Amino acid sequence: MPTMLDVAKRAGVALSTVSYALNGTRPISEETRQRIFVAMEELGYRPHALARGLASKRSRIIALLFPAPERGFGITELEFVISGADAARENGYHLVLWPSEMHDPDELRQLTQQGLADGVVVMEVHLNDERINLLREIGFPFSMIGRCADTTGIGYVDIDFEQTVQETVSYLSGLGHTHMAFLNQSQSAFDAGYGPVVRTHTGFEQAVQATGLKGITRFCRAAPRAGYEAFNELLAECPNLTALVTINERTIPGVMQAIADRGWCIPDDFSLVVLASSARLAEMTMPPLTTADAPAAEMGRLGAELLIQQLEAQEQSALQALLPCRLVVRGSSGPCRRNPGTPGQ
Amino acid sequence: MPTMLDVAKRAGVALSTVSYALNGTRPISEETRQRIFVAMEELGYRPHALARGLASKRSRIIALLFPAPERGFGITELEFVISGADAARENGYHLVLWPSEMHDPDELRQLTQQGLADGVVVMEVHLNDERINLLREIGFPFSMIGRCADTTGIGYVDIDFEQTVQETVSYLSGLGHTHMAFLNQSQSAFDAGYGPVVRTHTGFEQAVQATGLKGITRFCRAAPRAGYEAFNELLAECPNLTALVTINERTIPGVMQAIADRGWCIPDDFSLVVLASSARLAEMTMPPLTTADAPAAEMGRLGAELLIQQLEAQEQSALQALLPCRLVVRGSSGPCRRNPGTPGQ
DNA sequence: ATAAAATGTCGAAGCGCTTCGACTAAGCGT
DNA sequence: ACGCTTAGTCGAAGCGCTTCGACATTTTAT
Repeated sequence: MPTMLDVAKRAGVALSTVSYALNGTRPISEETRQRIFVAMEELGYRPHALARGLASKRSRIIALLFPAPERGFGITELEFVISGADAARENGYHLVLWPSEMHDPDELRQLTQQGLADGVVVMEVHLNDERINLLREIGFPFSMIGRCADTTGIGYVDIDFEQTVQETVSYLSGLGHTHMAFLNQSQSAFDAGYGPVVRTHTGFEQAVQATGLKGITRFCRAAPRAGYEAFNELLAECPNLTALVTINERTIPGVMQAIADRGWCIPDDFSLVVLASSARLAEMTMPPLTTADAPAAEMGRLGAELLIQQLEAQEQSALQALLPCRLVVRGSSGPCRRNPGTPGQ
Repeated sequence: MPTMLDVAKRAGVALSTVSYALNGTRPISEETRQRIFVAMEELGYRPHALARGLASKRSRIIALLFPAPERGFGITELEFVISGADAARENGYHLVLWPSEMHDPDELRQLTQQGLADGVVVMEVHLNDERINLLREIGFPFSMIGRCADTTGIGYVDIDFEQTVQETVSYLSGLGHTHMAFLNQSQSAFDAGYGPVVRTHTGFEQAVQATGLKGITRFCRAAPRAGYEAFNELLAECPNLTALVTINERTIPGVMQAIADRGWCIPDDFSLVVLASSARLAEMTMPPLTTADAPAAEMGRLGAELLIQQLEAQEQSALQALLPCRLVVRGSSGPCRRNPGTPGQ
């Protein structure tokens, strides 16, 4: 591997001149620049990332903090990773993965102290998140995919859950549904203050209240069987239910089974909308699911870009972005033709 | 951030002694070692990853080459990434993501020349893969998830497709199925020599031939609609079909729809088995799918470990692992009770 | 006892780069 | 013509670590 010194010799200049030409740190005459670039080309020179990082104190590496969430990973998470890595590369950065326990800030501290990453993108942020507290405290640059309670001065991208739920409720209401349920993720995720769970919960309650609809909510484990039971309990509580909104995609098969067991058809007798899901999953069922698609790629990209911006800007910018999900109507929702309140068989 | 020199001063030893104590590169008396570690503890010292990498010429970073596959990513790919990163960390390495175009070896060359990664784990390997050829040529350490045609001297993990298909065919045959179809991924993936597609194709043909069964195969785009059409065409060609094996999970909803449209029930009238899929997806349909689950986590882990082993061993080891999928019988397969050859309505 | 091997430590020379200070040669207003 | 800024370049001092050679002090083998 040729080094900068090799390039300098071949171009007949000082080593530092090559550095200036490469980074544009100081003015270089056009003629010298040409000679230097020709020399680089001829030698097949590539700057050494580690050496550059050590000398400049900027590794141009960002980390993605990747905890294993209780509900298991889905395609959305994959998209965060891929688009985040893409965005990093396009900006001349590398993306390293830091899989880590949800609430072990000490592990995170060690990682930040290694000097490997210039900053970190935090995934799966809770309203009160130890990791965020730590990063703030030690002044390590970061951005969030998701957001905590107090976001002053922090860059983040998150789904606009309130807006998404609102839009979904309006959509169903517009179809004539007056009694609807919201099937959330687990109670423990809510208690832990996991943003999406908390925000969709309160968002739903506000949305139905504002529209004068009847709405009931429920928490549920992420499993088909749990969905089956939850659905039946919801219907026992409110027999007039004609639509269900959920952010718990893994319960879907159970819910659909429960609907089928009552002899009902989707969407004629009952409507189903899944929040923050992906087209990929939506197309795995019959009928395909109406979903509010999470802008996952956009979020991964922005998460990385926000951080990089912050690293390169001298002034503290800390951009914040709230993205709505896109409602995609597929086969699982429509006007309800069933006589509301018809009991299951 | 304290440096090694700070530790050395506080422990009253030379800087190099601290290094030896840390790495065990040379013998250090127990007493000195204690003093040094105490000093480290007190100062909260963490070795600087970049400096260490520059000096030792080993960055302890491995890269995961992550091309965007034509069929789109699934949960399996996510598991490769996560378990790969986990394995890396457990071995004291970092994992960077290199998303890259499938067949642009030049981009790969540049990345390897940056000196950032000690080696690379290559995903989505084709039988004749430009990237593998390049890596071999420039002598850059790597391992594969998947495998190319000539694997001499290269470490890899791959699914044992032949065995998996064989086992699946035996399973169906044992249920009494005598006429079965194999629905592959796209023709273009086959033509491009994509391992899983080629190996399952030939594996299926061998398996049915060896067992004396009737088997037909077909390529198909990764979309429900394409699956719908493909299924009908398969049945037109061979009306006695009672089972279908596929490695194209995205066609499943279409296939199931086509079966339902004939008035048939799964699994009573027709059996379905999906190869190299995940439990996660299998549980999204009704009935849940019988699958041969890909050992994705295992593969990601081994991919990383194989590479690391190779980096640390002085002798060229190049371990190779062929893992079978685990057949998980769920609701989409069983003995066929339909009178074979019953035409659809 | 005595040479040879191992043990324990130090200082210094890098790894390949960035960046600071210094220096030269123009270009500028007055 | 005069100092003064600006453009363009160089040399050297690090960044925080590993590793080599040297040396002193044991321990072991003979």
